[in-house]
Order: sequence, then structure tokens, then C-alpha cells
Amino acid sequence: MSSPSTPPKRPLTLRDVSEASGVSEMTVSRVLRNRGDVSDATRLKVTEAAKRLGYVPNKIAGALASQRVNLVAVIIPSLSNMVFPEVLTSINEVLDETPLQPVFGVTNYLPEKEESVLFEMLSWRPSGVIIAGLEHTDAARAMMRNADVPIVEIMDLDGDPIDAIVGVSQRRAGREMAEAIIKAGYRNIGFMGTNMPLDHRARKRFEGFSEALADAGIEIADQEFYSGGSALVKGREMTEAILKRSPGLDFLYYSNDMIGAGGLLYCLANGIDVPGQVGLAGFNGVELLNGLPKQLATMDAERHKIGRAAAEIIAARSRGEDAPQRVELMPKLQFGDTLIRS
Amino acid sequence: MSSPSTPPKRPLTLRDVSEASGVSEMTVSRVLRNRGDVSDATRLKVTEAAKRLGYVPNKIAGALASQRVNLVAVIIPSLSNMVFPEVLTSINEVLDETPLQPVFGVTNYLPEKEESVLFEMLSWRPSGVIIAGLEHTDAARAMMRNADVPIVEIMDLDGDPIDAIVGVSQRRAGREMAEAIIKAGYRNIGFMGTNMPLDHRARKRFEGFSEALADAGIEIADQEFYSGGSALVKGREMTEAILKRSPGLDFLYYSNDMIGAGGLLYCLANGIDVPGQVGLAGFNGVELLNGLPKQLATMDAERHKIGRAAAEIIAARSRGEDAPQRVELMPKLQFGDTLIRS
DNA sequence: ATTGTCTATGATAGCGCTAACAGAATTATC
DNA sequence: GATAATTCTGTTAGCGCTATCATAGACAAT
Repeated sequence: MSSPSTPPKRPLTLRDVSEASGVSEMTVSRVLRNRGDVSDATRLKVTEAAKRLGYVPNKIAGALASQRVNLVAVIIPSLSNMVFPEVLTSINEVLDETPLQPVFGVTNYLPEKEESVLFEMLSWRPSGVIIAGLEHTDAARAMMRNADVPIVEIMDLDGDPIDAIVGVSQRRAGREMAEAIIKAGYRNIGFMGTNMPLDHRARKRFEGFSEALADAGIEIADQEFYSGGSALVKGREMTEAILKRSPGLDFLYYSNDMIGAGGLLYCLANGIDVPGQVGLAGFNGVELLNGLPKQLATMDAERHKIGRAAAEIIAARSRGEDAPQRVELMPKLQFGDTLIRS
Repeated sequence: MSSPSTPPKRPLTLRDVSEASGVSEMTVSRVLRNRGDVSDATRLKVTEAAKRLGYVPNKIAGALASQRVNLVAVIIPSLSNMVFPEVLTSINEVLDETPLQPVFGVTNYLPEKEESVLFEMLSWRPSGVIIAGLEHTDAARAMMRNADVPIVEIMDLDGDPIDAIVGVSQRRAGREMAEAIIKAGYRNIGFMGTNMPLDHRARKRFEGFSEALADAGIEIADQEFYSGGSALVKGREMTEAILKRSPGLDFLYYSNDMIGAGGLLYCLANGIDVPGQVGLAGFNGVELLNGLPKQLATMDAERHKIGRAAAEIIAARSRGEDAPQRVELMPKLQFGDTLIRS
């Protein structure tokens, strides 16, 4: 372990390493990238000099010269909803085993923000783009079509992809839940969800849910929407409100597990028999639910698989291999303890 | 709205826009960056041509030429612990109002991984680095010292910073909680936490906690450690185990709120009077707690403020302004319903 | 020796932009 | 009307790397 060199004023370049090791810049470059034939003796000299100087290659120059960038743009609506960090984690895991590096951008569910984040990211000429959802501004679509790199739209499956797509049909997920609820004998069904017109996935689940109910001749008996605040608290509050207003409800469907968990805790705390008096279900399959006193019925959104599959498509395509254009994952209904009356 | 142009085979460059608009590349560059004087007429021609062609500037070339990069490296241990996405969200918020763009890297609490992520990030010559914790490999420290950009170490305050530092004293946070517990009259105290030797912040809290107890002549009566799995579930399980093993415990301190919440739910479900029989406290002040039947005593880790302050330091420094070298935030003890016996 | 085949290294020419300066066009000043 | 000041636009020369081709040396086959 040599002690670190004194802080350089002028930033180090290949030339410095080249001079320090007595070989050409080209050879240094070869050694540092492990490319081409270099004798062991030179290799040693160079790595030694590079380490001694504390040289860090300049990828900007490298990328410009080689026209290759190892970045993958990953664009998601939010970090507050645990779903997205989980997707990111999976993407990370997969890309860790490749030369690729994810770069994250957050849109706050705003199409214009998405467009600007995308523009910014594309200007770094990434090797691929993973982006949540299918709804984008015209300009954003055009940029992605023109970018000439693999684009993977994730999470949602209901719509026309630009390039590749990985996700679950949100509409169908809503449908399946509705069908399971009907089959379990519930008829007086309330819905609670976010009041976020730009969360297209929640919207599509809701649409699928209502459609399936309509097919069975059932209408949603009551509904509540919220925005902002702690989801768990909102779940309690909305559940209290909806049950006070519509005491006849026998089932409550929540558009996500956090508000569902809030609702469940409310029912348990207030002596409401679940699912005897009221059945409950959420969506996402968040890990949190396992720790609750009762297991909330939910549907696993397969977000880890989604992240993996998307990253694998980018990785494969960037290696020149081909990869699936469409990966449909099937969310599994987990009945838990709140859907089937025993 | 002109329809998008046909997908170009050869990627567009400034030259294409220059030719399309009949001015020099330099003028196009000026228009696109809003820099220097350009007549309105030319400006219009250029923006029009750029939009029509769907030109996206190449920041790689731009950065190389200008020696300016608008990226800020943000390095955190994990995305699974909500604390970090929350910090990222705040960093994002602040940087959104600047020309800077965060780039995230995840280390999985591994020093070697941190070193490699850091190396990778520094090779893009970012305008600043925000990195969690004060513990790094020697090589990592050397790289940061040599990088000649602002470095902000966050979350923790107990140790020697490389450059700037923003956080809370974890040791002191542990101390304060211990003191509050003692003051409330508890004497038989159990501890539960992660078994992660590399989570230095949890370790320091634990140390501060034990020290303060020792000062009062108290020793930790029993303890449990976990790793992996759903924290809420682990909280239940550990609580059950520790209470069975040491029925005399009158207080349980959890190293984070998720396991604390699990413990609280376990106690409530099993008719254990909280805080009459057993007092409880966690750490972090996660929003989730607000939705629980009882409010768990905790300490707000100020992670939003940490993110904001760190990003503001980078932003200020990158504008050439000066900024604080050390920001100490004071975690506030929130007593909730589980610490003070009424 | 002659030619060919490797292996190891170097020289050259950009990658697509922008900094810095130069110059043309326009307006102001006396 | 001449000069200076003020726009505006263009020219040149890199930024720090890598692709590509050239070349020198080592060795083998002929």
C-alpha cells in the first residue's frame, strides 16, 4: 500500500500515466481497458504507475472517442412509493453483472417532467432506456423512437409500446380481483384509491375492476379518493369515512396495499370482523403486509421480476443478442385472510 | 406541431442543425445553450430547425469541451430501507431547481462495492459527490480527496469528514433515547437490531445507547439481532423471542422503526400493555408509524433535511458560493404513546 | 537469406462539442 | 463622416480519449 499521492492541481490524464510509465498513451489506454495485446512487463509498469498517481480515467473523453456509453437511463415516477425503489433494486442487481450502469430519473408523475428528464438523459447517449408506463408526451415518444437504443417500457401492459415492454396488465389485474371478490360472494363493494389522474396504472386497475363488476351486473357502491399524506393514515381515515357513510358495504378494494393496511388496522381496532363483516383487498404484494396481524388479500405486482426482465433485455440488446419484445408477467392473487369467508 | 421526422440513421449533430438553419455550428451551440448574444431572427431559425430535426445535444461532447459536467454522484448503501429513497427524494427536489442532475449508486453496505461505484462515478467527473457515512476504504478516501470537487458525507456525524458533512450524531441519538428511557423509570431494558456489522450508523446508535445506560449503572438486559427478511415480521418474531426468554424486561429499544412497529403489533395482538407492562421505542420517524394503532416512540432522523442540506451545499459550491462545512441536525425525540407511562 | 505470421507498440486522426478570439455588421458619438 | 462602441456571427484549436492503421521486432517455415 503506497500512501496516496499529493492532491494534483491539474487533473491527471492518460498522458501523465504514459509519461510516468514510459510508454505511449495508446498502450496505457489498452492496459487500463484490458484490450489488445500488451506484454506482462508493460502491463505491470502501467498499472503500477496508474495506481501510484491515483489516476481515474475520464469516461467522458472515452465515451466520445469510442461512441460507447455504459449508462442505462431509468425513468420512474416517484421514489416515495416503495414499488419503484424495489424495481430499481432489481435493475441494479442485473446490471451489476454487466458493464452497464443505471442512472435514475424521477418524474413526479408529470408528463412534462418526464419529457425533460428524458431529454436530459438522452443527451448523455445512454445504451438503453427503461421507463415506467406507456403514457408519454408526443415529443417524448418521438425522442425515444429516434434515439436508436433499446427502450423498455415497464410496469404496464395495456397500450402500444415504442419498442420492448415488460409488465403486468393492470386492467386484467383489476378484473381478476373483481372476479375473485364476486366469486367469494360479496356484492356491496366499495373502492378506495389515489386521486391521481396521472397514475395510469392505478386508473387502469380501477377500470378493469369496474368492468368486471359491471359484467356481473354489479356497480361500485361507494368510493373514496385521497392524495398526499401518509397512505396508512389515509387508509384508516377513508375506511372510517366510507363505512360510516355506507354501512352496508361488505367489501373494500384498495388501490394499493398501504391504504389497505390502514383499512385493515382500522377494522381490527374497531372490532369489525374481517372478512366476516367486511372483506378487504389491496394491490402490490408489499412485504410489509406479512407483518400485519392479519394477512391482507393482495396481488403481487411482480415488480422484482419486472426490473430483472427489463434490465436483462437492455443487457442482451447491448451485447448485440436479441431479446424478447414483450414480457407479460402474471400477478398472482394472494388470498391472505381477508377475502375468503371461512 | 410538425410531425416527427423520419428516424435518422446517422445520429444528428450540431452540424446538421447548422446546415438546416444556415448558420454556423457555433451560433447553433449558442442558441441551444442560451449563451451569448444571438439575434432574435437567428435564434428563431435555429430553434425551429432543431425542433424539426428532433436534435438532442450530445452532452458528452459538450462536457468534454467545456470541462463542465452537471452530474452529482449520490452514493447510498441500499434502496430497501425507505430512509434512503427519502433522502434521494429531497436531493432530487433541491437539484431540480439547479442545472445539476443526481446520479445514484448503491453499495449494498459493502466497502469494496462503494469503492468501485465511486471510481465509476468519478470517472464521469461529476460536479460533486454526496455519500452516506464516514467509513470508506483508504482508496475511496484518496479518490475523493483527489477529486477536487465538493464531497458531502451524510447521515452520520461521528468521525472525520473528508470535506463537508451533514447529519445527526448517531451516538448521541442513542444516548438521548437511553436517557429518556431511564428518566421514564425503566430499568430492565432489551435491545433489538440488525446484525449488520457494516451498518455503522446502527452500530453507533447502539454504542451511544449502551454508554448512556452504563453511565446510569444499567446494563442491557437482553438483546436480539436479525438480518434479512421483512423487518416487520422480524420485529414480531424477535419481540416474541426476547419476551419469552426474559419476561422481566420492561422496555424494548429497536434500532429501527420497522422492527419496532412489528414489536408493537405483536404486543397489541398479545394483550401486552404498552407502555404499562413494556415500553417501546424505535428510530427513524418513518411516516408509517402514524398509521399504527398506537404511536411508537421514535426519533426523527431528519433525513429530508439531510438530503436538502447536502444538495444545497453541492449546489452552492458548484455556483462558486461558499457553503457550510458541517451541518449538524438534531433528531427530535417523539414520545408517541409507548414511552411515557401515564 | 526470404517470406510470412505473429505479437507488441506507436502515430495519426478524429469523436461532437465549446472557449477564446477575430471579424463583420450595426449603431452611437462627436 | 470618421471613429468608437456595440451587437452579432464565424474561425480555430483543442477537451482526453480510442479506432485504425502502420511498423518494429521475434520467431517459424521455406
